[in-house]
Amino acid sequence: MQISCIKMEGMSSDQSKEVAHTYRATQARTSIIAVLTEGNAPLSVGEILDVLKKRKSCPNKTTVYRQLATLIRRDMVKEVQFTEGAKRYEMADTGHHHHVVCTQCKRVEDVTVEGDLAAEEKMIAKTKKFKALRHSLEFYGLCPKCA
Amino acid sequence: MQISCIKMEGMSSDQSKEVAHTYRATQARTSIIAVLTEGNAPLSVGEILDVLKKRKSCPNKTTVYRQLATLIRRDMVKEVQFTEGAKRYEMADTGHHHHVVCTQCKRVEDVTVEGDLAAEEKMIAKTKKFKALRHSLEFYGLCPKCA
DNA sequence: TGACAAATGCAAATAAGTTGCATTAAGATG
DNA sequence: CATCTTAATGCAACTTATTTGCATTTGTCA
Repeated sequence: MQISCIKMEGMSSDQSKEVAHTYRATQARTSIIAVLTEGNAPLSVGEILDVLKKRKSCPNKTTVYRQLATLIRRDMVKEVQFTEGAKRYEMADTGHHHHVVCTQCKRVEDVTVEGDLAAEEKMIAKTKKFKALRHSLEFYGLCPKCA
Repeated sequence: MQISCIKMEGMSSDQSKEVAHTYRATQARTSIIAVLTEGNAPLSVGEILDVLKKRKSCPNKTTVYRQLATLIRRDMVKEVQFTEGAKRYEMADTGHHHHVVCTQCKRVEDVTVEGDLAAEEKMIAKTKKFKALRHSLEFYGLCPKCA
């Protein structure tokens, strides 16, 4: 699998106060991006660590948390959370989609949805004076294995 | 404010293995339901405790967690979680609605949405062989105060 | 009123995520 | 290639959210 854009340079426009900063293509960053890119589902830090433990080198959990924070700041990764304990992370460039969550085995998969939720966002902005920037939609139920 | 159905008897159909069980109208349950019924937004355990501390008697946090678990099992309360740390709880009988979450001050409010998400659920069931039972939709953005 | 089980409180245990600090190692430079 | 600078890492300790065990209290119902 090809991983692009591991090295990240410069600073994004919204980091106004930050000093210019050079990001490095480290082992940890590379492997975390690899794991997130492989699956078609968002992973928890625990799951990321489990996968990496089976490979050559596994970073410390602190490193994983910090890398994810950096990748989120750089808009390369998105954070999602369902009604389980842990947060989940997925690559940001996988296109807009939503999730189905199995309430039994906790497995998560991506889905795309037809409805025009962008229109809803505009309506909310009007009626609630709430400036909706993004949305998240999850379907909970039973996956084929647990049904 | 009137609180109905504080005493809960019998067992719901899906509690197959459980022995019949009588629920009691205790101070803790009464006050937790009162707090959840008052607002139009889901509350975290911390927020529930904060409100109750200002009143006559405040239950222990363990009790709050346990009462919420019981109320959820009885389908009287729903649990939701956004990308903050703590889970939030709201009365189940407030009609189907969704949430707007302020990414700045973390405030949460209810909204109702037009789109036909039930239709989406059926489609998912077909294409993903995933039996979607319920869904949750959140809009993230800035509330009037933070915008 | 008295018995019995539901409900509670407290303290200790988990689990998820964070922070401080000393150390390591990308990557730029000579 | 050796060296320097600082981003990135690892470790241990910490915070916050939630759970569990156990002894005690308290609704309910006979």
